[in-house]
Amino acid sequence: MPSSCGEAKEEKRFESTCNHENQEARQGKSRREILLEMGSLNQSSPQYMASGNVKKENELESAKAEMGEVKEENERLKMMLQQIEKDYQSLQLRFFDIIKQETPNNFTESSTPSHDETEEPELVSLCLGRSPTEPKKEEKASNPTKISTKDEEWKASLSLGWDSNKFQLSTEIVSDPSPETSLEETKQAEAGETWPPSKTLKTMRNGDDEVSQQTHVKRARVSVRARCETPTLNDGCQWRKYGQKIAKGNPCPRAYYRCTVAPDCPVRKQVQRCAEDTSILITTYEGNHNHPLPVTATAMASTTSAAASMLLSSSSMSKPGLGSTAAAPVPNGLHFNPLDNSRAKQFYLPNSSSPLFPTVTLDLTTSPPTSSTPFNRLSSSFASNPRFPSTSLSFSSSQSNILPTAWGNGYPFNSVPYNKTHTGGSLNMGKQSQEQQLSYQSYLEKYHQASSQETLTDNLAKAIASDASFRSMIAATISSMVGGRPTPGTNQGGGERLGQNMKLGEPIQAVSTDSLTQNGKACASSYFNRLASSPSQTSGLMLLQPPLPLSISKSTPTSTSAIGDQIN
DNA sequence: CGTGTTTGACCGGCGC
DNA sequence: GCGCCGGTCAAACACG
Repeated sequence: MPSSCGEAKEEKRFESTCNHENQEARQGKSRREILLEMGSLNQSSPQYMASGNVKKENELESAKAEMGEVKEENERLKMMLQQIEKDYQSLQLRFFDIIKQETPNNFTESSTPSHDETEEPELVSLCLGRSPTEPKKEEKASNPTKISTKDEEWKASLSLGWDSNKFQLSTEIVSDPSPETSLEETKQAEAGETWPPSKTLKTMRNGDDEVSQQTHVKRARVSVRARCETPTLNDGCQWRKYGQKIAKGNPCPRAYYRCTVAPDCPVRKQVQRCAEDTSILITTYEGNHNHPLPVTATAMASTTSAAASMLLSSSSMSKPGLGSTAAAPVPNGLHFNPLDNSRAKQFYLPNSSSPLFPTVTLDLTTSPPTSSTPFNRLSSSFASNPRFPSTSLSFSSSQSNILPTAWGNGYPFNSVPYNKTHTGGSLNMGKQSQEQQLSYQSYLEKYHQASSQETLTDNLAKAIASDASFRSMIAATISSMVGGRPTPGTNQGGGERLGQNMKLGEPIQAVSTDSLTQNGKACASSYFNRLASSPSQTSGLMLLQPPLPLSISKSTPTSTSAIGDQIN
């Protein structure tokens, strides 16, 4: 937490100090050069020598003295530089120590046999926030010891996503799930996204846990809902249509595409219009690219892979027995869905033919900013399936038809007003008995205008601090570039594993703790700038670019006004 | 002619 | 075993 951010601050201080020192060094050097010139001038100008030995000696003495001063200054600068280097190294060591400390914990957690989600991943519930059945925990989470100021409330809420004791990210494994309710509801909810109900418990339980788990990793799906008038989203990749079907319950045909950038690329996508609102295009991506991507495609690819990473990591990071959900607005402005089970449908879109696919949904459709339950439409539009965690990322925008252009030019969403109500760390993680729902509404944008940078960072900080899986996602990326050295054995697994064990929320949370001071922002920005600039692979769950840079509108609806106050 | 799309056939999983 | 369904294949077709 604050330590990491402190480190980042130290880093920044180090940089500034270095700059200062460089200036000083340059100044010293220039002074030396002047002195040398003076010396040469002295030697080569007999007239000057003839003018008077006393004067010359005086100047010589002063020059010598000055040289001595310069030498001293150089020594001092050297010492300072060494000291700073030492500090930096120690800070680095501390940073890695922290990472290491986190690594075994999560590792043991994830490997705990008590919640072998590979055996019974039927119901993986991500729960963050107030629980109707466990109000005490929630109180504990959102109202720790002392909350007197908004800032403290903010801290407290952040601890929700940070402190394992308070943070309820849970995996509830139900041996006998009864998904009828949610299934029924979701069937009615959206014909367009009507995926067959879960019929896969047997196969899941039968089996080779490890294999199936790996299968999850490989076959995680990312569904993107976006308003788009064009037949497909222009995500920068090359796709070849290989089939089309009329899916049951949706008059709109579903098109099947495969990536043609590389002949053996396994990535496929399904494109289908929403039955309820044909302006909404539902694009489901599956698989990881095994080839370098065009620049214009990296944003989408990184976003989808990151979302998949988040989904997968969230399922692996979960704990048993902590159930329930719900959601109430919390002081930090994170949106926790109010209890509305009728609306809070699952986002997982089960696929009868590929039951092993967890799905994460990115909702980029318009969403009215006034609702206290901003995910109504989203919630009601997805089928449910208790088998897998279903994560919904909501990137609601107040504009439509922006995706094609945005992705097309490689600067996605640059022009998209990003409603802070829904995005500013808006986080919705509710769990129903058979459902789960995880909604993020915060994302970063590197290429965004400076005006939005601060809100972006704030939102980002909040989102990361509040959500472990999001942290994991980011961590997976950062882990690949920490210290500028490649993580050993890190391709996909290594990086991701490390990522899962990193508590990325630390620095970000520190940001929040500082009420998002300038240093804090720099801290977060630094992270994501580095993140953005880091080279990455296409096969892993790495971010190739800052994923889906979204604009964040300045509008600050009532529900989040408190946050704005806290931030400011 | 090469590339991409269309579209009916086919396959496999699942439920009854 | 049968039918349903999603997903895929591949021949035919369209287009530049």
